[in-house]
Amino acid sequence: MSDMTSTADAPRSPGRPRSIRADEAIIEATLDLLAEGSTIEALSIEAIATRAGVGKATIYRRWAGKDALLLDALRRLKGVMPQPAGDSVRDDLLLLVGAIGQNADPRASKIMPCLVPAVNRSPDQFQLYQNIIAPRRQLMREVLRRGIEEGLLRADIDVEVTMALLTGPMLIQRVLQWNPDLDGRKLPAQVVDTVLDGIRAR
Amino acid sequence: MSDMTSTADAPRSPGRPRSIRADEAIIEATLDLLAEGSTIEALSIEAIATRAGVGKATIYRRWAGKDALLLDALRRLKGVMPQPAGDSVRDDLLLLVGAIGQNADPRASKIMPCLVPAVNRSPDQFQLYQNIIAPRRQLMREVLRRGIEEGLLRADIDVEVTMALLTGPMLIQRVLQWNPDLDGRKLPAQVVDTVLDGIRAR
DNA sequence: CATTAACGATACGGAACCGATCCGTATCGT
DNA sequence: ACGATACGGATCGGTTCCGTATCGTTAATG
Repeated sequence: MSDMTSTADAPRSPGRPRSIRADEAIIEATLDLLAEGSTIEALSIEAIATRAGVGKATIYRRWAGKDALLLDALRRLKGVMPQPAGDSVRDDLLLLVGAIGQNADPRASKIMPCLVPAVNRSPDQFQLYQNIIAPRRQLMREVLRRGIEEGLLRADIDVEVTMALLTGPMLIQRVLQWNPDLDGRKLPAQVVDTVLDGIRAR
Repeated sequence: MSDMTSTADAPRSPGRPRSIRADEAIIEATLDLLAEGSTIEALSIEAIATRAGVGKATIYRRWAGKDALLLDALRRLKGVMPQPAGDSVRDDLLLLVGAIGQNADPRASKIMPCLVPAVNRSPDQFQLYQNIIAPRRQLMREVLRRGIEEGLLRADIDVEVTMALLTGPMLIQRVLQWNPDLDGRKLPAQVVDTVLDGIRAR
């Protein structure tokens, strides 16, 4: 998996080279089908080939099977990580929280729910998931630590728990549509401000 | 679907009555298979029949198809709702938050992730999901409103957002294992107390 | 132009699951 | 004992998918 085309440089190539368009088409077809609601195991190589306008053999020539293909396709989905400005802790948190479940690729939000069961079943896919979200989590961790150093945030908070508090509501709402009454646009600010100030009267 | 055995009372019944054991076995087999990691559409009537020690015909005699069977099986899973004591708002929240993703049936937490994709795809199953969690949400809503009336909680908080704040972290942790470093046992208290007091220094 | 390999298309055997139907048996009310 | 019905088990034809094989075609190299 993911040796893919080339090892670059080399002057080699006897026969017809592999078409980059086919690579693209296969990956795109995979993501499209997932985004349209297919589950991972309902997803078939045949369907992908048809959708991509490609022979099945062309897929098997590149990947060992569905799993290897999926791995590559999902990697391609990742999207851009937001970059906190560093001026205001609240603004930075707002940026990171607002980005949760909103990737550059609009298909991502439709695909993520399909992965939940897989993540729980296969340690490999769990690790893949963790690898994808780890950098984002690290970003939020740094913002919170900075807030503590600056004295804006209490020094005794548990940073990991706080991250769960900021992330959880966004995820269940965007991935699970947990509460239809909530407004997805206003939610990031509401979450950040409520976590900052708490709900206890004083 | 769900006409099932009986309409109670009636003196009717010419032939051999349906075995309650078969009903039980079929439902149990369905839940077991789901809990073992089968996805909804990977789940087959044959597998269920085999696991239940039952002929396929026995299943088709009771339900129109897989969907109808699943609906009944999931209803059976619901489990017991916690009952807030009403003395302390914090204790009540702790009880409700601690119960999230922890049903009476230990299989529930393994099955829930499998439902996430289905919930997003089918309006019917989305409605089913909403119907299951609605009573629990109502319970938490009432505790929060009581807290406001008692003056313990600020009057200007958004109750729906607060519920998402309390529920989200528990769900992503228990369903998704979002952060392996978090301690599931301590989490409810940490979530409740952090939401109550906020993280801002003062 | 000859060579070489990837191309799209299609077919294959094998497997899994579906809904439907039929056994012969077991268990009810009458 | 009798009809009626449910039981577990088995089988059928149809569908879908997998992974491989084989077409004639196409595109680069030499």
